[in-house]
Amino acid sequence: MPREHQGNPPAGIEVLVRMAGYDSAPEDPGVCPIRDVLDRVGQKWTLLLLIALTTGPKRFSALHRQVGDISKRMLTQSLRDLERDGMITRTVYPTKPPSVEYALTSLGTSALRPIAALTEWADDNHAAIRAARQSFDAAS
Amino acid sequence: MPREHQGNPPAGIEVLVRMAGYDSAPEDPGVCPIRDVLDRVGQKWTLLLLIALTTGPKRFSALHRQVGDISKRMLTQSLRDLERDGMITRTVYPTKPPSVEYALTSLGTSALRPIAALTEWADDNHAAIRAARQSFDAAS
DNA sequence: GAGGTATGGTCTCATATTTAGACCGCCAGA
DNA sequence: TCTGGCGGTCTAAATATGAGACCATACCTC
Repeated sequence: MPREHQGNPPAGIEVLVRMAGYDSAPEDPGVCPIRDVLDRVGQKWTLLLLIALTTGPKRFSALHRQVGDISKRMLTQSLRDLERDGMITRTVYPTKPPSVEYALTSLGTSALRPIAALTEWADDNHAAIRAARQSFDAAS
Repeated sequence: MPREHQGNPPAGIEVLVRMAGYDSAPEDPGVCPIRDVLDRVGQKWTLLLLIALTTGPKRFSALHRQVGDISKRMLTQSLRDLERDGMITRTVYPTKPPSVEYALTSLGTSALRPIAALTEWADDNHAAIRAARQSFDAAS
C-alpha cells in the first residue's frame, strides 16, 4: 500500500484547520462547540431521527417503525436529548389514547443542510468504503 | 413554547427527503449507505480523529495528546476502523522505538468538506443550543 | 362481557461498549 | 540507575444500549 499524498486540503475547510492546529486537548472539552455538537452527532440515533423528521412531524410509534432497530428506551431518550437541545418540539394531543407528535424546530431544520452534505458524501463514497473494507479484511 | 413552523425544507436536502420518505425500517440496515456511514460517524471519536489529521500526518501519541480524553484502547480501535474503511493510512517507521504515522487518504480527505459543513454549523449554532438546554433544564 | 389492539412511555435485567490504568520491550538522556 | 517516551495490549470497572414485560385507557370484535 503506497504512501498516499494529500496535496493541499480542499477549500472550505478552514474551521477544521483551525481546530486541528491544537496539539493538546482543550482545557475544558465541554466548552468546545465542536466537541459539544459532535457528542450529539456521535450518538448513533440522533442524526437518523432528524433525517426521519425532514418530511414533517411524526409520532412516536411512526418513528419507531421507521427506524426499526432502535429500542423504545433509546428512542425516548434520544428524542428528549434533541428536545433539550432545541432541535425538535414535542407536542401532546389529548386524544384517547394520547398521541405525541415530534417536529423539527427552525434550529433543527437548519441542521439539515450539513447533514445532507454528509449523507450525500456517504452515498457517493459508499462503494469505495466497501471496497476498502474488503481488501483490508482480505489482507489481515 | 409555541409550536414551531417549518416552512419548506431548505434547498440541498433532497437526499434526506428521499431517506425520510420510508415509513418502515430498511429490510437490511447494513446495506443502506446512510446507515453504514452514519454508524461510523456515530462513533464518538472518528470525526474528531479525521479533523485532527486535516493539517497533515500525525503520530499515535500526538493524536492521543490532542484528543485528550480518549483511551489508548479506543484510539487504537478507532484508527483501525478508519484504516479499514480506507480513510487513513498507517505507516510504521522502523526507528527505535518505532514510530507510527497516520495520514488521511484521498478518500478521507474528501470527507473533510462535509465534516467542515457540520462543524461550521456547530460553531454558528452552539450558543442557541446552550440556551435551549438552559431553558429546558429550568422548566423541568 | 372477554379478548385483542393501539397509544406513549417506564422499568428491570442482560449484554455491549468505553474507560482508567497497569503493563510490555526497547532505547535515549541525566 | 532512574526516568521518560514510544505504540500499543490487557483487565476490571463504569456506562450505554437492547429486549421485553408492564401500565392505564379506550376503542373494536366477538
